[in-house]
Amino acid sequence: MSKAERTKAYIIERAAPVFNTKGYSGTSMSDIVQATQLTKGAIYGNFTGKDEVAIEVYKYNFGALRKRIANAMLAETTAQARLKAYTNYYRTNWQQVQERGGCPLLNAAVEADDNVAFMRKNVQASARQWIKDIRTVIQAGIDSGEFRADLDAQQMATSVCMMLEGGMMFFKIMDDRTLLFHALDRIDRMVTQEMMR
Amino acid sequence: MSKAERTKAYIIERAAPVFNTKGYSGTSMSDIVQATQLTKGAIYGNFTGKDEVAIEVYKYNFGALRKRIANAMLAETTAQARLKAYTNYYRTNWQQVQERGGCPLLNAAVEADDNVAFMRKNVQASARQWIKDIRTVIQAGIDSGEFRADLDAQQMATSVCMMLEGGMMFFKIMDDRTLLFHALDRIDRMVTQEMMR
DNA sequence: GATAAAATATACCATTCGGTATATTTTGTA
DNA sequence: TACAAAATATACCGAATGGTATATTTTATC
Repeated sequence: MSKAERTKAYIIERAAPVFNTKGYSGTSMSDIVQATQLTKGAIYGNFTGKDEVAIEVYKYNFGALRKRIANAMLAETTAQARLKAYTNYYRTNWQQVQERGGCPLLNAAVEADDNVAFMRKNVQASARQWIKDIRTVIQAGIDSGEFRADLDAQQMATSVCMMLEGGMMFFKIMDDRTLLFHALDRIDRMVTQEMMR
Repeated sequence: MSKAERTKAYIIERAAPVFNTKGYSGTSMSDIVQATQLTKGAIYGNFTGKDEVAIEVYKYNFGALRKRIANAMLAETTAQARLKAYTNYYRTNWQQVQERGGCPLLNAAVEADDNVAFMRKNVQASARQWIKDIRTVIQAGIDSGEFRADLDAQQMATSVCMMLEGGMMFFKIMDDRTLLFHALDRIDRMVTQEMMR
């Protein structure tokens, strides 16, 4: 890894929590300079501008969370256990997620409207990915006979993701983890009462 | 109503969609000047600053939506019909809500973190109000014997609001109304399958 | 219709914004 | 260790930011 590549990765790492807490419009290049302890020269030498930093940071934030959750799920074998691992991830790591500014998908989805349009494609892709990851687990459960055969995996996965993001929203604004836990409990219930055969 | 009061109301009206689409950080005083066709003098003569405009605008946006939905619900008599009127409001008015920048609560909740802290109390209060409005309908249904007696009205209301906001989020980013409708269908299902006795 | 007060417009402030040109330092290679 | 190339620091740009002091206009009362 060249010096530039290392610096680029370093900038992304340091800027990640800043963008996820302050948002794109709320984050300035000075904020990034301060967070990285580097100068504008270093940043503009490795990125075309603020937009590119924001996109790379978003990919990093989303990708990192997705990876951690995927690992937690893949540690289990059954579909039910994997979905339980999904909710348990948040039960265990809610504080860490909160400290880093909350769910990157939620934050970006709200800001990436007409205003910050250059991020839309990326956020849309990750939203699709987010649902797909859950759908894949549910579909495996259907195929293995663990879940009901007449289940619509896409619809169930969508419901799970919506419930989670809704819970994240209320958790964020009320600063009350029991609200997030409430959403997680409902997701668990969906699994046991609607998916299990 | 004095001239100043009328101007103040006019500024709030005109600035409302701007703040709800571009966010607090993304909206500048020049944007407000442009939207109102007034000058800075008129705005700073009626508001202490950008912060106060943002707060008043948020109250207006949230209050207006809440009122429209309350009216739709109060047109019905039974608790079930009222909750159905709730989801139907979005089925009918999704385009209008979208055009005005989406759900004010969702938008504000995501931005009102440490960064835009002066809005937190207001957004928290409206989040509580949002849940309470639904809870009141559910509780009335319990009291009248329409809904199951062992129902936890607060928990059910919370679930409903989370599902809705999660649906609004995916609707916003994917620009696909079927995603919102999916969330609304799930809420209807919660009513018929979990609340009705 | 004159006049004081209220409301709005104008012109300006210092600061910060994202971005760039260039100078300096660091790096890898011979 | 000499040296070219790559990477970073410095100093600056014009424009936009939120905000203010003051001039002008509009309003309401007599």
